[in-house]
Amino acid sequence: MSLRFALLGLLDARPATGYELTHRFAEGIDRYAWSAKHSQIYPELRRLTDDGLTEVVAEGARGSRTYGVTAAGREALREWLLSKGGPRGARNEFVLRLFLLGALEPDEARAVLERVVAHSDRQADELAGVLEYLQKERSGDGAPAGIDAEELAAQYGAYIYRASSDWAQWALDQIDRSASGG
Amino acid sequence: MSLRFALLGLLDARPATGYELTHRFAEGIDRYAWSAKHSQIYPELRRLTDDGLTEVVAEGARGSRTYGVTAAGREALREWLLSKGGPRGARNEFVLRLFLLGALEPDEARAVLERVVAHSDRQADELAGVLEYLQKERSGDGAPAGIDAEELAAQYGAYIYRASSDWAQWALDQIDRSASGG
DNA sequence: GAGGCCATGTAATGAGTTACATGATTAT
DNA sequence: ATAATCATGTAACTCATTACATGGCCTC
Repeated sequence: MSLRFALLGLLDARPATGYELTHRFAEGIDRYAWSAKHSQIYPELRRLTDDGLTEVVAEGARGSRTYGVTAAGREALREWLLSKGGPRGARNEFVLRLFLLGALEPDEARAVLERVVAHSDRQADELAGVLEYLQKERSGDGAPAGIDAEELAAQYGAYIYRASSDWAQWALDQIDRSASGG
Repeated sequence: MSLRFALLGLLDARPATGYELTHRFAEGIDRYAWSAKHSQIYPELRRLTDDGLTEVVAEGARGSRTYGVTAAGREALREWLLSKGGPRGARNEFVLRLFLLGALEPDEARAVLERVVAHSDRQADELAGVLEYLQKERSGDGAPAGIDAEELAAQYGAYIYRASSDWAQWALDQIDRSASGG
């Protein structure tokens, strides 16, 4: 069910073809929130359209179809976002690895954690760049239109990666301490 | 494939029955890392055993079987943990909602974000309690045995929830500013 | 015209959820 | 005895990935 709403949300921000959506999934949302391949996206777009939640707003070259959200679709999306639905099972292989570090020898775990720090820092830096760009762009056109979802998402990533880096550094410290003091 | 390693990791920390594993999944790991139901766990335990990665170390009442990791299993787990395998598609409905907040009116988004702050703070507090308990427990028995995976995991959650709360507060601020300042 | 990207589709397989089903043990 | 919990299993279904497949458009 989540894929439906992911698609509705992305299309609500801006109409797009299945191809474009596939790539938007591959960009950022994929890392934290949800991932999907084109083989799942195309059929779902058809189903959404059959259900009256999306519609083809334009047809272009190479048989491309640009989809947009209908009034019913927007309402379904709003409803879903406002329903509090308990936070259910996450799936994140990266985090799973962190949870299982106990199976490694301290020096091996160190190596993994150092990679986590490096990776998190790199991602955080990248997002800082994105944010800077977004802010510049925004200062150009006067009044911002409501909520800037792209900025919220980028900032979320920045907060999470910073936390992840901090945690990994704390964990390294922990290992060092138990190695020397232990 | 991840389920295999999740099970190997949990069993490596401590042998357990399928029933116990089901509940460990339902506890904490489930929220950040991976979730699974018993209907998936039991068959996988059998497959792991067929593949020689786990073994039945005890049989108890009610036909219960306690599984442990074999040498081959430990090796497979280590290998997986040390392989850097690119961080692939996460799935987290909670985060997905945050990414799609742009579809809501500012006041609606406010309400959602306030719930995020409340929820994250509550979780962070709960984890702080867990950590305090773990630290007390550890100060009891002298030398800690290598890496305390439970503590790492709890601390990870604490860092992430704090970041999530901070982010949501920043986002609320952002909405307020764009509402007044325009 | 060749290579690369745009654009969509489907079939086979694997992973995960829900629902159905059963029975033993323990606590009240 | 009766309810709760322990403990496992399987069948039907849905969701997701991988692989196969096709063709149009654009640039060089």
